[in-house]
Amino acid sequence: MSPDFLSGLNERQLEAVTLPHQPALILAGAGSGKTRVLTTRVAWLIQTGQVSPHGLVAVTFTNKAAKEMLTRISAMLPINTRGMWVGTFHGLANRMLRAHFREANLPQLFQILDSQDQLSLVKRLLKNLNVDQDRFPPRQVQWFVTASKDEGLRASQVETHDEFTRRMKEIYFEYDAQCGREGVVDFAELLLRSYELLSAHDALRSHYRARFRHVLVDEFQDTNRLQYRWLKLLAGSDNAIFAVGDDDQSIYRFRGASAANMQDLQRDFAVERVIKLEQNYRSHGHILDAANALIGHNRRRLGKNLWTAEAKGEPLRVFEAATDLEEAGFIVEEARALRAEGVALAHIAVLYRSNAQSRVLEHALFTAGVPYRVYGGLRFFERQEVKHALAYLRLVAGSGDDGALARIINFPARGIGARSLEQLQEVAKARGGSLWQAAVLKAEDGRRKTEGQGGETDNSALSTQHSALGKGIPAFVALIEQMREATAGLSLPEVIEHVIGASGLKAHYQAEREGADRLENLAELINAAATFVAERDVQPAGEAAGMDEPDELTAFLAHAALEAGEHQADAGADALQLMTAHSAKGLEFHSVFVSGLEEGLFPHENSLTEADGIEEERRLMYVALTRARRRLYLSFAQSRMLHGQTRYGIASRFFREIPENLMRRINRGSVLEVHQTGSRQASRESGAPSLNVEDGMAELRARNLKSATPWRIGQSVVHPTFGAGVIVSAEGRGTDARVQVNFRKSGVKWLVLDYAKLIPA
DNA sequence: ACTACGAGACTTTTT
DNA sequence: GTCTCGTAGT
Repeated sequence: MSPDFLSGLNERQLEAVTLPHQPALILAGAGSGKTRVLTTRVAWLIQTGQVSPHGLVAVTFTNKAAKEMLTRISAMLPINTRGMWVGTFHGLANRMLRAHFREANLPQLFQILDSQDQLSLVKRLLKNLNVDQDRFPPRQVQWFVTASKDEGLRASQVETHDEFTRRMKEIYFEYDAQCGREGVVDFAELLLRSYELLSAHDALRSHYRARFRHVLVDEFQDTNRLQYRWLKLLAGSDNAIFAVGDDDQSIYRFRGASAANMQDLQRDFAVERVIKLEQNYRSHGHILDAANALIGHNRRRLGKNLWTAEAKGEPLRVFEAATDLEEAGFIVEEARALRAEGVALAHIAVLYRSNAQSRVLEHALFTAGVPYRVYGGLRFFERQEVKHALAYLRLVAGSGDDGALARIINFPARGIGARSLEQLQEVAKARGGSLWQAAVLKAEDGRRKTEGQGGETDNSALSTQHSALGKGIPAFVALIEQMREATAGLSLPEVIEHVIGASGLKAHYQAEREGADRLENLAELINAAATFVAERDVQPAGEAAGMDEPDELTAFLAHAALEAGEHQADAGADALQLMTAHSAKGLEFHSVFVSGLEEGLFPHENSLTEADGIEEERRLMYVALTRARRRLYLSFAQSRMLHGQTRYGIASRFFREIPENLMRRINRGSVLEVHQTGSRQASRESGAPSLNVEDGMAELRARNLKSATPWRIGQSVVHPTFGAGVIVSAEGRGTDARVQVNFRKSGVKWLVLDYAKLIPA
């Protein structure tokens, strides 16, 4: 008896879906039906009665993936998915900590800091500790804390070998102490805290282990060390861990992801057999062949070769532009042509290595009147007006969150300046409490004075300048307290509406010239709350009901922190999709442009000095290539405006890693075409319109360095201190002229020609 | 308390 | 080139 949702699975997929209760690693190539396998396995486990809906946990990396999973499960099974433990690592950790806040040593109303909040906490802390922010930049401190936590390390466990790290470690320690005082938790802390919770409380650990017979993980190659340990703790040795991932698509090493977790999983859980999903249902053959050839240049792989039953399709189209402007122009023209052929713009993506590259493209698209959508940038819950409203809500909820107070104590302006805030900070520091508590003290202080004496005296720093008649800190405290009273018993959307009005945010943005969008976003916040409440009510929490379910406001605040919301609202319109190669992971398009394929850009120059850096860049390129279903463009520009300067680049090495016969060089303007075809035919009589990279590079070299300098890209040189090397790129002119040299011994360096004593070799 | 100007950065990103 | 951040000036 096989449920009909199993039909249509290929042999490997079926094997993975119906695997018995045992640890498993599924190596799922791009477009091989990974999500389908994961969700179908969940459905199968439930349908066949092997597990109840709440007897398994499925972990994903993003909210989007979690939602997708729930949607698909609902489509296959007529069950209430609300009580199921399907979510992101952070979402599930949050759930666990809410349920056991006492054992986790957290206040019931603990707030979650997003990265912005975390950074501002770090800044406040450094100021308080009188730390030199030049020697210890807040960003670096934040990075240090997060990286340590991602490794599962508390401050006390961080190893130090130098003075700098010792100081960092101290700051980390103070940071955690501050979080404790405020009752706030950053993203990494959610995980670390729930890991420690499970680790320290045997009863809890046994409870969850007994409950979750199956632990399923998506995008396993993206897990960091802490997440892996968390999974191990949850799965124990008796439960079946089912990890799906693709080592070739591991592109987040820079934020702590460790593809080595895949090897460790096999060892730690004694995985007997790894199932490989290698049939690709997405792309035409040539595209896959190119991707396979490219990724074949990586040495450290688990090994996997994608194949497809589809036709070979057309070759990859390669375009060489003189400038980034020309490249953008080409992309615009091709996108229009594609649309004319009936391909929706929404099914076409332009990918690039770094966000800065979108500008030229946007300009060209805007001028041409082609609708487009850029991914990345501000998310809904990260907008300042939304953050302000949420800060009021946090205080109304009764949180000791200093960041929230600091953010809005004088917004809209109510005459509480830096001085007043400093004084509050001193009080808070002296008493070891939150800013809010300090504010309440000041307010009471002021109230007592005015009541007792009927007038004001000048000895209390705070109650003086702004008298008790509704000004200063007492007025602020009164405002928040009034909000609490006024909103008691209201529904969540009503609470938010009241707070937006009573706080003065609404009036402030109404008075502002450019405030219309912000007002709209505030209205949208009320909508978001209404939706949130409705979704909670439609599906009562099932077996989880009656447990320590957080109240609506607390739950909504956590939701706002954990799910930053969409990048942009107008997702429905037919628009060309612009995004980085990173954010394209998991998506697919009819046609894909991979742009800016130049040495130093893609692969990025910073990656060349990192161990394994080039392999990660190659995986990123692999991800980019495998997004395309039918048509794939690869383009690069000889010169590009970057950081306000024109840089000259050469074709990315990745061109050389894709077999020539899979690529076809195309050009736009006929003038250019004649010129280039002519020059190529002059040098060699190749009738086939295939791209010869060596040829292209020779051409580039010639054009790049038509100036009188003796330096050529590709030329071998010798430097008195760095030794022998090869020029890889050049930029600037005259006294500004610099060349980038890849030295055999000392790596890649930029040298100013006027100073560096370079000798041609 | 608000505006203006200058300095410095600037790969990739989710939670 | 363009954005953010911090300080100085009004």
